[in-house]
Amino acid sequence: MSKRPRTLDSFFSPPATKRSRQAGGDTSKVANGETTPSQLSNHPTYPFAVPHLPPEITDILNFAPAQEARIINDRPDLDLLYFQPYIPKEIQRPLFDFLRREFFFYKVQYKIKRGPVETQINTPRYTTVFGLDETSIFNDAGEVIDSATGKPPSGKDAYTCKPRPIPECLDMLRRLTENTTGSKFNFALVNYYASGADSISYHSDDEKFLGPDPCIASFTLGAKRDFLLRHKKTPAAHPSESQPMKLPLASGDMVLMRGKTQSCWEHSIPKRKGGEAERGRINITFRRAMTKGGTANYYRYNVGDGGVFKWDGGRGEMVAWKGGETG
DNA sequence: GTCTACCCACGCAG
DNA sequence: CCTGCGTGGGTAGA
Repeated sequence: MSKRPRTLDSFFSPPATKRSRQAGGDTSKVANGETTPSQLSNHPTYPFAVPHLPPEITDILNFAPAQEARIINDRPDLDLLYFQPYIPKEIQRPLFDFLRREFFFYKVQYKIKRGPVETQINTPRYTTVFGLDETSIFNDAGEVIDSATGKPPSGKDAYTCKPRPIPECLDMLRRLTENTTGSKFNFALVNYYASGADSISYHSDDEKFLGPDPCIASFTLGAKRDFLLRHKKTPAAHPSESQPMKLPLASGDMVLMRGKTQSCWEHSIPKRKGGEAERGRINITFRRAMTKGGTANYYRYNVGDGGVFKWDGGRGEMVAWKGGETG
């Protein structure tokens, strides 16, 4: 697709050396069907073009899952598949480094009212999101069109956000996960927990736009972090079965949450002091949104307006990206 | 082995 | 739904 609008690509490509021959576009191929060593996923909504995974990674990733899943359903209303790991050992580190280096992340902020006072919440993690709900698809030109009519949604059906296609480097993992699980996914949420001070408190992914009993695949790369699950209502009759569950999610692991897990349980990644957590953990979740409201929600709460950050390999930390705003 | 100081996980209030 | 603080359990070192 060198003919496709290149949009911001030229802005962020190095000046005419390494990447000068690369084609943009998320389905691009060179003549005779071969791929270049580093193609790019590009879209007007991306601040940066996102490279495809290098063959050193994709060649190994195709052998995933590395382990068979363990079923965890011995607690009421809980149904998990636990792959330890899903992603083969030899590419865990390269994949972690790739994703942390190539993605732009957001620090979501929002306001809540506690009684009379309004307080600003700065979410203790970095996040980004790609995808589009079931009602729509991207056409070859990268435009959003209605799944049924093929026309751009207009009027009350128009999107108020700017949906971004899942870049190929994540889409490959999404397709693998679909094959492994038999479930369909149209959204990829990526979280980066830069240190043990980053966290997410107890919540459920039980929004209506995910439909009943949603199936959500959650990947870990990088530092091992505890993943806590607790039943929403603790039945006094069976306290032992309702004890919180702790999974020590390590690099490469994947947990599939399904059945009544979201409707009846909450999960969290608590803060952790010292040790491994300081090296940073990337979490990728795949899920399936059914309505336009789902797309609006995910872009509101995962792209937000709290500033744009990118990994600085020299400094070894996330730094604010000049400009601070994206489209 | 015992005591103590410190650290950290956990729960709860705001 | 985050942060701060109190508390109790675990443990390294004297």
